Amino acid sequence: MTAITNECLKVDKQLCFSIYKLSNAIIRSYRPLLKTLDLTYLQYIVMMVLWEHEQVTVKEIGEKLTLDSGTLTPLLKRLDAKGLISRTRCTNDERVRNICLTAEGLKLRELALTVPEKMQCQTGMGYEELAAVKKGCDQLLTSLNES
Amino acid sequence: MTAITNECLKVDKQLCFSIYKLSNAIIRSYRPLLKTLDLTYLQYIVMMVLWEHEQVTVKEIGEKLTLDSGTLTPLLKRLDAKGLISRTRCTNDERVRNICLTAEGLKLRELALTVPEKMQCQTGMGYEELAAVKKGCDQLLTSLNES
DNA sequence: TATTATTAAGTTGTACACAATCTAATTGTG
DNA sequence: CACAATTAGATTGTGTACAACTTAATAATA
Repeated sequence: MTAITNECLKVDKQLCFSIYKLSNAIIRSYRPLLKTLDLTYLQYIVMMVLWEHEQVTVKEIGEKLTLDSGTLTPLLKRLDAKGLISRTRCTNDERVRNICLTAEGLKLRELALTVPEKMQCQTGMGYEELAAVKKGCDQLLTSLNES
Repeated sequence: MTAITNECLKVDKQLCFSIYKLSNAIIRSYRPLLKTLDLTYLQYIVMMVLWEHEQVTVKEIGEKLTLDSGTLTPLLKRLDAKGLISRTRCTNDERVRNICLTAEGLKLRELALTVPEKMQCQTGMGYEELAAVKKGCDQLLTSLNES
């Protein structure tokens, strides 16, 4: 493998690449855990929003997760098909859908409660270290969104 | 929006969610820049591997990027269709594909040289800060892969 | 108030990720 | 050498992401 060397375009030097690999790796790590809940990673994230808020609109979910209806509509239909949520129309404004937990969706929360701790174990890192990484990521996200 | 409060399952408290959002945001930030090169983010990453090595197998790319042939085969076909790479069979071992840059693929590197600096500007953060975030992410990735 | 503009969600199409499976080539072992 | 096991890559199917567009409902304003 002949090398055309220049630091600037080396893939392993790129922060973006570290974050890209880490994001994929984290989602991979969650997969077997979430399989016991029959959820994908994004479905788990959306369920977390609902466990916190119980009723939200598609738009509100989109704002929290930075996702549009092109991603969310089919995902919410799948959660609906699993019986975890309901998707009723808002009577005041027929354009809006109210996304609510069903009894089953609420029940799933009990099973999910064990997930975060199990995941933290898998990282093999302490709370402070992880908090520091999170802080750096949140700062970078804020800076990116400001520019 | 009624709240069912428990710190543990709050989406904004999750490191995974910070990294997920950051990864999506970074790829979003790259999009307009890479559009001038007619590359997607992953295509750009793969081209970086080739600008570094000039000839690699599908397996080698997969190991560097932690991706399988299900992702790479169609992507490499697209890069081939754009005339940026060639995909010849290895004569020693007919199972293996040698992925090489074409003259056009090599030429694209000149345009790509401006990308990293432009992106760093968009982050609005200094080199040391960004290096610290990268270090934390790389540590976490290593820990995850060890467990 | 008629009509224009905006908004919420849905649809379509492209491109990842990745599991599961398949095919063909190569390697290992009796 | 035969044949089982392994390997490289391709294929199929599901589920994100997101751009571009459509539809239906609501808001704005001439």
